[in-house]
Amino acid sequence: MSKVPRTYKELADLVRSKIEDGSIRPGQILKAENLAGEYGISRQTAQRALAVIAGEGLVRTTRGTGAVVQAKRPRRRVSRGQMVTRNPRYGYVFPATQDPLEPWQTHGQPYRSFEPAPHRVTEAFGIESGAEVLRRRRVTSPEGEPPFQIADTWISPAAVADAPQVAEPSTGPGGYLDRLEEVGHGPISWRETMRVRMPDQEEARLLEISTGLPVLEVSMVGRSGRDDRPVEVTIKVIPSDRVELVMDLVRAESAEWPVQPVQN
Amino acid sequence: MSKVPRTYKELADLVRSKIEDGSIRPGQILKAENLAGEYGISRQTAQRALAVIAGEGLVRTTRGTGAVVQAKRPRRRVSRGQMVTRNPRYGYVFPATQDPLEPWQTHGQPYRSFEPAPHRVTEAFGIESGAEVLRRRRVTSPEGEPPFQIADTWISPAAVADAPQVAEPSTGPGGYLDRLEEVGHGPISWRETMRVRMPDQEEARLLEISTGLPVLEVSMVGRSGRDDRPVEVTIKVIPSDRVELVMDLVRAESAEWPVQPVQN
DNA sequence: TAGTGGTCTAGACCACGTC
DNA sequence: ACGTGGTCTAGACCACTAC
Repeated sequence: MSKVPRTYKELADLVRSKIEDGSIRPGQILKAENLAGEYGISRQTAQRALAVIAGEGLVRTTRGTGAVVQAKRPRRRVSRGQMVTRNPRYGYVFPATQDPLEPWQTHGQPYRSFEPAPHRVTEAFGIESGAEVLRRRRVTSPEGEPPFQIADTWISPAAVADAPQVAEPSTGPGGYLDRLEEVGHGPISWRETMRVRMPDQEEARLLEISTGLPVLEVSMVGRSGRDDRPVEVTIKVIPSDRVELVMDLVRAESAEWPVQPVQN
Repeated sequence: MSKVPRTYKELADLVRSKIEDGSIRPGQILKAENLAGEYGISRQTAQRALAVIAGEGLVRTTRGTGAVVQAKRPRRRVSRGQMVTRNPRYGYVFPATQDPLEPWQTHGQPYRSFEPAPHRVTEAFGIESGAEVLRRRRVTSPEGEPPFQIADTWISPAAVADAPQVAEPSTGPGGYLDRLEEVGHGPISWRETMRVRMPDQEEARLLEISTGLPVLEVSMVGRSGRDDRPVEVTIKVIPSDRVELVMDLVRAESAEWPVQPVQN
């Protein structure tokens, strides 16, 4: 059938297609040593092939174990939009978060602590680079799936002073956003920024992915309705192979229809 | 000052910081051989370090030349939104395309041909996988910058039959969209999908990037206003390190303000 | 034609997670 | 403690690009 692989790319192609067509199954463990022997290539070449498909999220390598074939999951179609609503029952509902009706789970315990904040955060808050800021972190996923996203909420020192409960283990009904709005920061307005980057070691560990797999970083900066200064920054980190963002485009009301000829 | 690098990661860190602080300048050429000699490491280790920073877009490697340090460019803040407008002067204006007032250039000649279409396209058009479809391709960027995006527009066979001018070199004033709307496909509505993936060889060549640098793929499926069937699919491929997507979130009118307590 | 990236091999050592 | 991934070295060959 197929040619014997002689390079790391050919081996990566072969292993990838075997995983995709099901002849290698999720949970199975591939070892560079075995592949090397099987195809008569060096261990390093086999290892490089595994690194390639680990970077695609198809396997996950662990020292002392091997490369574990990951369960195949279609990309989640995450619906995007500009609308923020506040449901009297659930609190705020943002685009790009889960369907409020679908069961989601939290991995480990959500926790809060004061951490050196990344540049994006200190810049928004107008404080010195590397300053320690309140961070609330949770790692979540659809029920039964491996971690889907890390969500870090950083709350500005000024806002923490205004609403001390946001630094407590429990922020009370409606969460930290309601606490901030109650003390005069509402209505909060958000700007969202998205970029692609590589994960750091800790992110890869929490998301159970290879450090070679790019992640999507979605940041939302929330500004106080009182003085328009940033009060919170929420940063979500999502493995890029697990998501597909969908947005319906809306024709502006001013767009004329039927169309008028364009003058060139 | 800084420690002598002994691993490919350490060397990559060193070279990266030298590029970022300007002690290695754009246009300069790094050769694995030289780096190996300079730091007393093997050529392969130096090469691997160069591959890492090539995957970050900081250098671009060419056989027979070496690794050319790329000009530093901040990520472009591309403004996102759901609104599509049709300006009587410029035709349609979509989110995520350039500011119509900023000068952009086309790299090479835009061209059209019938090509085997990717799955996303044949699926939308409901035709057999791999069928040949009309593709209009252009590679564009802000003036004076290297290629920023590949924009491929695939037009369904049925739509080409309806409006043959869309297959001509020049589609006339208002472009192919006006031609499609004139023959009864208006108003066209769009859904946009975004994902991250690795580029293929040709994409990397056209965008002048390393094959190790992830790209953002933004697809817009345009559906006929007559029967809601897809008539065109436009796929844009953008190097992920050159862009940052920004979207202002809009509070839905129904969101109550001031906030009512959430019942838990 | 020459130069350089890209890759393979074989052997070796270290680091880290599992057992 | 053991097993495996991850990495380094040295030498070699090929492929592609520039000249």
